[in-house]
Amino acid sequence: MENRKSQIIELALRNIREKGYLSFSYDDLAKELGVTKASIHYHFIKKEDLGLAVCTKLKEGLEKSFLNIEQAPINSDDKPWEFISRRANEIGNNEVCPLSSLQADYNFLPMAMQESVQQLSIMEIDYLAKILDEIKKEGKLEITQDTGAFATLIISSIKGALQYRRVVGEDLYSIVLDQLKLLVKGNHEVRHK
Amino acid sequence: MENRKSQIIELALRNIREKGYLSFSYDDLAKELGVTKASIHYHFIKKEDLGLAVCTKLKEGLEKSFLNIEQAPINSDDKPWEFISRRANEIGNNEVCPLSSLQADYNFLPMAMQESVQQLSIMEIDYLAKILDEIKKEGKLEITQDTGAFATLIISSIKGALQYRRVVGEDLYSIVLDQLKLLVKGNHEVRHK
DNA sequence: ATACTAACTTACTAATAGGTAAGTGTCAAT
DNA sequence: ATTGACACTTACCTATTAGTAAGTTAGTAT
Repeated sequence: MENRKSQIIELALRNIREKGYLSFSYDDLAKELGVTKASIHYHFIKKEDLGLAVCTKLKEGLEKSFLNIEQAPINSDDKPWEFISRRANEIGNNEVCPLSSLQADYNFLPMAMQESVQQLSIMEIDYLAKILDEIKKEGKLEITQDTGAFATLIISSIKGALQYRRVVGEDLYSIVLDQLKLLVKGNHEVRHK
Repeated sequence: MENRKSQIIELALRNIREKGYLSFSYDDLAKELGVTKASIHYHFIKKEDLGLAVCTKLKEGLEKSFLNIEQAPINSDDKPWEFISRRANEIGNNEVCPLSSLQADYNFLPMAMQESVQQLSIMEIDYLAKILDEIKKEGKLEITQDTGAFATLIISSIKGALQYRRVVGEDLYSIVLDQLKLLVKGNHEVRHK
């Protein structure tokens, strides 16, 4: 992709993590790049176009993360947490997950973006469920029959934790992550000893 | 409190659940009430004043919920879920938790509101932790030593779930709630049979 | 009747938003 | 040398935002 165009997408993505889709303006981006508002409009005629480009980038990133984890040389037990950590590490302490941010603005997004956000939301849970399925196959996970439901719990809590973290401080995210790990491990150990 | 004033607070609260603090305007409220924008400004000179009034109301509601649950004639095992359900039932399918909504706009809130949101965020977790402590005292909860950490997990996942629900559909919230209940009960049963 | 107050309306401001039209400078291909 | 595409800028438009100042109306107390 052209350099400037992807630069703008990256900038918009950071702004979405920090402020949300509705709360960043073309002028914000223009000032950060040292150009005029109209220059951003040249690359992305409407804000919706830029928003959709960001969604596409998020989708690509999600797919890449999943494929990377699937063939990573680590224990399948660790894969769910590695999947989550890698994605969460891209989010600063003063930011939230970009998908959460888009969900927060959901009622005001143009329809095409709503569809994309919906699709991404489901995809992320499904990918984690697939990763959990592998552990289950190996007999290492019995905490729940329903990996889809368990994946939903994990993703929900991580997203919630990242939003809380920005308000009440860094610790909160790792507390939640540790609790999740403890639940899986604790249960597993109890049943197999 | 005067009728109109509390009516405006209620309306602002609903707007925050639906749209967020930044995305509702005095004109929105005015149109819904059939009055002019300036009339809202008469009751709440600045938007921040209205925002703080909403925060106060949220705080009162949270305290009331906690006190009601503490002295409710139900098993202490059920109290955490009753606490959560009662609060979640006030949130429509097209809305999110008002506190989550304020957290999403956190970086743009006036400082006084940021402080209030931070306080509320901590309070809610602490109240749930207290409810969990009672179960622990009765020996009915051994899933975790740290009720504070477990309360953090529960609140995070519920908040995350409510935000997902609006995007991907009603089921998601009850899936997460069921998973949480299953984790507590499952673990308890395993250890005591 | 007068004065006072609560709850407004009318009419405005300045700032910011997304978006557009027309023009400018730079470069590469012909 | 000319054309044409690319990446812009200048200058504008309309709508919306929070907020303000001044006037109006209805009811209440004296």
